[in-house]
Amino acid sequence: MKRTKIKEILTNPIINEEYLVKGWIRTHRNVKQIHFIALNDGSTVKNLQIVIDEKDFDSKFLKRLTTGASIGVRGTLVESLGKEQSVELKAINVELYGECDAETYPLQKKGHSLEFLRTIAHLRPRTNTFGCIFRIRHAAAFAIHYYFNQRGFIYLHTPIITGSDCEGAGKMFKVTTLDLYNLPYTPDGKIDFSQDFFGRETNLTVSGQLEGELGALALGEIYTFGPTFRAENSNTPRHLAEFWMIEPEMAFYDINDNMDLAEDFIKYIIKYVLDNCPDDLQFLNDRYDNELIDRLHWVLKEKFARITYTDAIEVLLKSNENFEFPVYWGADLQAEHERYLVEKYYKKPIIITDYPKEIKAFYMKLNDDGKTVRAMDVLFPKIGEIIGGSQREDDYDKLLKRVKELNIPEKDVWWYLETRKFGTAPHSGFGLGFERLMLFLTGMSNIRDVIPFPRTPKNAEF
RNA sequence: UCCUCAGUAGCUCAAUUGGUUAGAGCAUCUGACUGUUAAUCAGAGGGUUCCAGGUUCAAGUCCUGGCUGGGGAGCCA
Repeated sequence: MKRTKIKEILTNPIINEEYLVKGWIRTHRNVKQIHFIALNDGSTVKNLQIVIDEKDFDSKFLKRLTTGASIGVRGTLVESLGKEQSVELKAINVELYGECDAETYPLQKKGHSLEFLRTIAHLRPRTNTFGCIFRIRHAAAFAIHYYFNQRGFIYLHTPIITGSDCEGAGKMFKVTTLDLYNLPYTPDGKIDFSQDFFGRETNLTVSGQLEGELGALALGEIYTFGPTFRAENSNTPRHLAEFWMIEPEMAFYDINDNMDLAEDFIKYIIKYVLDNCPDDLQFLNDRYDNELIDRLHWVLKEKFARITYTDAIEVLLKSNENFEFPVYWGADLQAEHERYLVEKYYKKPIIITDYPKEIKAFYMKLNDDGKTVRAMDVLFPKIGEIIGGSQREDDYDKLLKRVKELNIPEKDVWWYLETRKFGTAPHSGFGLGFERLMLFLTGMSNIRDVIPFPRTPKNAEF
């Protein structure tokens, strides 16, 4: 007999139909002769209630059906006598695939703290909370591919291992096959990377953007969606050493086209999750963040405010707020400043553009004023910067000048510079931190809870 | 990396000014209960008080160092 997923049964129940379901026991309770099992198979946050009449089964066997055990149940779907569910499966036959020792199984029926669940990341997907989160994560990832595919973007696979360390986005993890206990050295005492696997120093990527631009300047519109790595010693609820980033890059887009895309894109993902994960969102809304669903709807209908950095500084200076960090033109915006702008002043997502060139990356297009660059940061309530992007510098001479000013070795970026030499074109792009988006979509407050296996300083278990 | 708070049973927490044999709820186990809903009721078992030193007649409690975790900040996405 073919197995049916619980989600399908609950979506389209056929009374008196015989079904085979397979999953894990969430709870098992009995009143005298009748046993009730809440079965979950991961297809939905909802459980299917299995009803077992003890007289049809061996009572010793039923004792082995403990919380966490994996079973298959063949039975008849009937209307439930209980109030909490409309249908239930009356068991005809139960197969026990994997027992679960109740004495040592760390998950109990009652709730656990998120901190504790992080220490058992191998088991936490079995909880309602993490089931919801990872289903939403999947839906969001699927929506991202769907969105770009519909619009003719090419999914470009940029390298994980990179020879360039000039992206300037953070400290990098080294990749090597050299024997660390017996390193080869050059005559002048440096490590001899010519003997390494790639014959040069290599690292894990901190961004696929530079390679993404190469794709955009050939294929038109591309996006990347893959893991990125930052070896920063960041210990916050918003940072990971390994995280997933989405980086679209578009030829012939200026900064305004870029902003339009960013806003449309992020709203699409939110809408997709609202439409496709109502049960999961409702669970998280009830359990963790009562304003989650309202907030998602609210962002959908708000037009993001678009302001320049210079305007933002003026707003902050006029604010009469007592900021810890001083506000002046040229200063980078601190978390407290961003929070004031988003949550108190504009009260909606904002896009800040045209930052001073000194506080932004070398590849951003210089404005005519010679002082600011066509950068754009999208700031969200609760989570801060969710997107960073810019129109890219497409003028060879200006880009080369910036490279030299910042002492970036030309030998490392020659290939990047060449795109501006051979048929350069205006183009733009941005990067979206997938887990930051997940924080917003799920209402979770710690980024370690929206990725299955978080990598953070001093933590690479599992 | 900086600031700050914390670490006691499987989990969540309590333990007076440093003072007897470190407690409770949940979980687990045993039993009861003829339809339960994180069932309920009764009983039982369960502790290297994060680690290493130190002060003291006496340390879960005070001191020093370390480790781990939470919150805030920086770096950023």
